[in-house]
Amino acid sequence: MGEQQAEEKPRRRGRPRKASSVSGLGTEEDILVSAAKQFSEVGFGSTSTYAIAQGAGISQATMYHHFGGKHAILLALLLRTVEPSVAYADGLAGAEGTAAARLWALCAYDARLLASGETNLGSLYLLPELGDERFASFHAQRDRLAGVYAGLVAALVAEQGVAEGAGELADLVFGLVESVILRRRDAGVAPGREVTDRIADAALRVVGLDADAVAAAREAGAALVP
Amino acid sequence: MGEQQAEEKPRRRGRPRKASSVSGLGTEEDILVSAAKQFSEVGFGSTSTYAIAQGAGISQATMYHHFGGKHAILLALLLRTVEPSVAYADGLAGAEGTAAARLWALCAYDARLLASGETNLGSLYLLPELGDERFASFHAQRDRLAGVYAGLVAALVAEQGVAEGAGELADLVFGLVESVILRRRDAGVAPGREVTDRIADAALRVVGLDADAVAAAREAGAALVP
DNA sequence: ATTATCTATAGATCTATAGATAATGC
DNA sequence: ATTATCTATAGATCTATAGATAATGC
Repeated sequence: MGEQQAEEKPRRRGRPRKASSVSGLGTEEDILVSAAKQFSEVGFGSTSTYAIAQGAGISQATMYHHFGGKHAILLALLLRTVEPSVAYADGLAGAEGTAAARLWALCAYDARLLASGETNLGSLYLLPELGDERFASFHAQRDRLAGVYAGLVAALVAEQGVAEGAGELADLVFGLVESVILRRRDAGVAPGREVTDRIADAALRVVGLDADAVAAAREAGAALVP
Repeated sequence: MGEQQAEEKPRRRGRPRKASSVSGLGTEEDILVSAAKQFSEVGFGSTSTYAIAQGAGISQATMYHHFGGKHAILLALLLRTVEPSVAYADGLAGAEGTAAARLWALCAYDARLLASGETNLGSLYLLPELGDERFASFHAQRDRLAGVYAGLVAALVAEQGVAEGAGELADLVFGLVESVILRRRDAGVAPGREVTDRIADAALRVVGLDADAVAAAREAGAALVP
């Protein structure tokens, strides 16, 4: 029984909230959590700032102290969701291992990430409202991630001497990984690792590897996923 | 120069519209076309009944003469979009040919359908608002379609003696076909047949067929697609 | 003084209805 | 008489701001 740091009330600067933080991580996080849940469940346009605030346990006006508006909230969610994938992909691009193993690792990492967390954050990627120019910085990150996929698929195709175009195959692989988003939504539960890893297997089969080659890539690739 | 039936003004019952039909197929169709475009481009909740009416060339109130509200419009779009797939799938279930050929045909048919038409109607399937109970009849149709996929994959797995679970593989196949929706959105253009048919190829690879078996299934399956 | 929150509200937008209007059908 | 459209609008909702309030920091 040392210092009970976790129990200490964190006295903060401004006027106290009527209700304490829902997430326990502060108002900004409360807003993001509430918005993420509602954006993914009923959509961006169908979620009001009032409903976000209510879910966050604050008044509607307080939201504007932290974010410029609904768009700013969604952008923050998108960037923080894609960021780990981009960081991991960038690291993988220069890592050791065969192209097959690294591609397996990237697919498995992304699929696991999309399957993880309380809310289906990946479904934010599917919102039609993302066409708005205010989300351009998110799309830039997404394109960067897609570029790493394309590079790994190209390397793998070169290794294996596959006939099909690498760009075409990269799109199929990317789509297969993304499919975990819709599956999670339809199933209503987060897919387990047996599902996500099988998606990575399927991605390599699509690129043209046979069952033995897939098994080898999985073996080596799994060691690359944190 | 016989009867110019196409040129004839179709005199209709009620008060004439200020602007003539945009689609040339009547007001109801104008509403559906306008709504489909906007729902798929900016989302359901972000599209107002006023914007739909404006795109259809009618006053906002006129919309209510044809549909009970926005939900009724979206439901009509969903049902008319899924209907051809269900009809084709039902026909295929009892058709001739190997399971591999029929699965190839179903994947190719659906992928082509999702790639066809002026607007990306498949993207309506991705709207978070579909969780609303008012769309239950659409989900029932969708489940029926998924059931045919599952049946064909199960038959194929039995034929081939594949180790993996058929249900798991059916989900992967379904996801791969759906991926054409997001690809179309991202690319901004409708994918051509070379893309959609390669998706059908990839589906069979995922189920476990090798390149030769895929080629045979494509050969036989293509004949089954109208 | 600064900060984060609250209450209150103006103004915009959106949905859905009421009632008038202009055509065809009988 | 019936139908499809129009104009007008009530009432609901939604966004964003103004200004008051209640804490800490210096």
